[in-house]
Amino acid sequence: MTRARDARWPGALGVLGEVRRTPGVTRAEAARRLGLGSGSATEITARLRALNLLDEVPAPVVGRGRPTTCLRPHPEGPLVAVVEVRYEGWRCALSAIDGRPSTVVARRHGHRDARKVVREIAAALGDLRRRHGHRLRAVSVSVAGAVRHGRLVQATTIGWDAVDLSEILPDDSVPLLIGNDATLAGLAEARGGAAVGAGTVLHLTVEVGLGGVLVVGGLPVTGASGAGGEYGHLPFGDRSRRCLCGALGCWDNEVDGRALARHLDAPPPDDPYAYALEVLARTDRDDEAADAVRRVARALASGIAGLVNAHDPEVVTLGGLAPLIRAAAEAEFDAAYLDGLMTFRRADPIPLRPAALGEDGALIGAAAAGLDLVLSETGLNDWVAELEQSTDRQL
Amino acid sequence: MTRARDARWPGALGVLGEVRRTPGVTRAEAARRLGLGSGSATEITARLRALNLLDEVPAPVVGRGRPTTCLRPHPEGPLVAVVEVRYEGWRCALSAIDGRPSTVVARRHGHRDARKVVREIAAALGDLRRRHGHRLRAVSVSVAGAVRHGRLVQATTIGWDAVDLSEILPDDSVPLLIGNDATLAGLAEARGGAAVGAGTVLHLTVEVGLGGVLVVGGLPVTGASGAGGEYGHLPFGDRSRRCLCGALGCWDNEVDGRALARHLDAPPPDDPYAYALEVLARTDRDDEAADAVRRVARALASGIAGLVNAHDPEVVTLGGLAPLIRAAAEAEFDAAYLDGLMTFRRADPIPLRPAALGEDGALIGAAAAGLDLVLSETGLNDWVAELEQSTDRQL
DNA sequence: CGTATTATCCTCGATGATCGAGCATAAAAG
DNA sequence: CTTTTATGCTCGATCATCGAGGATAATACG
Repeated sequence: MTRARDARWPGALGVLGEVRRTPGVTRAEAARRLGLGSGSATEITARLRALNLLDEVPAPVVGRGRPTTCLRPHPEGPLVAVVEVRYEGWRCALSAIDGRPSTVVARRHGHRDARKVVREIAAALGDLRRRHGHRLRAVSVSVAGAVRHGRLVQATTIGWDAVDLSEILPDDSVPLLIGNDATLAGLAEARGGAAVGAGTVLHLTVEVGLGGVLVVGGLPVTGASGAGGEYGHLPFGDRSRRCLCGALGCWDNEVDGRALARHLDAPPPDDPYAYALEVLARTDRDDEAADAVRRVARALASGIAGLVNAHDPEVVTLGGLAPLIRAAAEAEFDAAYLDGLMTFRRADPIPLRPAALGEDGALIGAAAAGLDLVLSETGLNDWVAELEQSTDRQL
Repeated sequence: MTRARDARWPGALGVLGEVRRTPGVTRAEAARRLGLGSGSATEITARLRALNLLDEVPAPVVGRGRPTTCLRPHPEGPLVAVVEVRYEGWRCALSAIDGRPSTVVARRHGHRDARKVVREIAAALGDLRRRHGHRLRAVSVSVAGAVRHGRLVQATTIGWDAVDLSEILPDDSVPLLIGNDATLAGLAEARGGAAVGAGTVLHLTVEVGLGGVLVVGGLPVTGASGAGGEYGHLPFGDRSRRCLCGALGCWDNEVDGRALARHLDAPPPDDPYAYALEVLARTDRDDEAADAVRRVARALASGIAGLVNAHDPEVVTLGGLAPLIRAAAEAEFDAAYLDGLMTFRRADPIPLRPAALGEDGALIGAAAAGLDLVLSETGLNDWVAELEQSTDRQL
């Protein structure tokens, strides 16, 4: 039975892609978008159904004509476990091939002991593996820190040093992906959020520091080792200030709660995100707060303008505190943005849009990254091989 | 004969790609790299030969075994005209599908009257079209200025305003590509220069101002309208200085001959490139010049470090004055580079390499961009259609 | 000089995916 | 109940690739 080894996936990848892009597409619509004949559509969907990859249910009737079916993830189909590690806690979710993660476990942590958190997550993932067996095809982790070669190398936000997150899985029988939270959120915005359809998307998010990613053609530009998108460590800021990351003049330090605290002559806040929210909330009655927010807004907007000059995105999506900062000091923000643009861009400036997926962006992006792997040629070959083994076992 | 319309190019694109990557590859070697069987190789090369796309000549014998053939551009194969418009003049070259342009015309211009230059280039291209007829499949132009939607929108370096370069061709029977010179040089370095083999390459070049591009997987990240790569207009510089581009604090103004002149309290030079060369040449006997170069080196290196943080390239290639500035102030340059890197990057910093293609980078890159079009599925379909028409005419 | 070795090329039948024509089917519209 | 419309299914034709087997053209060696 070497057939499966050689299996190629012409057409099938396209159909699965349509299901991901538009969960619940009808078979007819998917075929139309892919330019497939009805014959090919029949064959492809039949094969995918036989492989437990797709399920077809009668579509709601809309007009006359023979009713078609809706394509959905198969109830016994592959799953991706997604984990989000944040400042204040972590959560774990499961996603079928439609890329819609549903939360399974969420827990707060004291963010002191990285090893303890790793053990907790490992337990949750072990549970999922026991429950879903071979259906669990990948684990995709979003983490608030710099990631390199699948390892967390710097997480000043959480207060962790380099942590080897590969220990959340006992072995490498399931592929493990580690991604930066801002990168994954940007991926999600580009694929199915505020920037759907745009070819080049710049996503920037301010939480503690600033992160982001450039997404080109639906793929994040993550660089050679996966550490791309650390826009917060561009030297847009004060060159005499050393960042926690080790570099000088990082933008990171000019746009978040720590910057607000400095402008207000307050001590560095314990939780800069909460602090920023608090300052933002009182700008209408506190002139000093409003002034600090204006300074931060200018620093943020002029940097964004520079990145627009450099990258020429079709749209910029803003996550985390960024839309709030803009809203709180819109005039200063927009003026600084325009002032930082090259002249030829001023007539029709690139739109800055608030992120559409909010808190779930990173989780959805992690699911997308995991599914990219599972629904690739090799991923599907593995799935088929596993499927044949398990049917062999049953015979 | 609708066959040609439907022609797909499985395998053939791969073989043509190998010929581009390694001009003069043997057929056996190409098949090996592509994982093709000898049967497929025979069929594909035979088809490409019949279509005037490839020529096969006996390969020099190396050992025993049946001798193979070398794959080369067909003598009647498709051509790309490449044009480079620079500060001091322009030149025009022709490239076969091996992507090695050979110069045809070169002329200096007073860079005053853009329309006159456009007419001169149009004449040269008209000449090429008359001589080569349908073999000329694309015109690819490299220009020292910001390009958007195939138009030159800002060329402060040359001293031109927005110029519609589409007038260098009388009609649109041949596709016209316009690209920024630094972008194209970076493309060339990534494909066949100092960064061959690297997946993510950052190319930066200093001439008058600074340009560059990020090349990912052999494709330049040029953004939504083609204006990507204007790294010179990131606000790494003095926020109180307005750049000619219209933005504030551009890096552009800190790294070239104009910056050197400022540091030396000299008036803005007419030809900042020549001025920079002159200053660089006298650093060994002129302390003030050496000091100015050190300041520029620091500004350049710290910006590069920021971009390395943000993009995580595998290698950075430096063109134009950049390697000279680095060489003239190596200690300051390297210290500033390291100081601008995030801590985890310091142990094994991304290498900065001088560009390998020198003056010809942009021209070679333009040829590459043109060939990407010509050797695409649609480009080859067009070629076949044209070929059939001309044989029909002869019958 | 002739044979062995080596590496490649060519031929040919098998495989598998797609396509399109023709027919079957399932709904609404009349 | 028939017509209209949209879709699904079947089946043969086409085409690229693959792999096995044999042919070919060079060197190496006796």
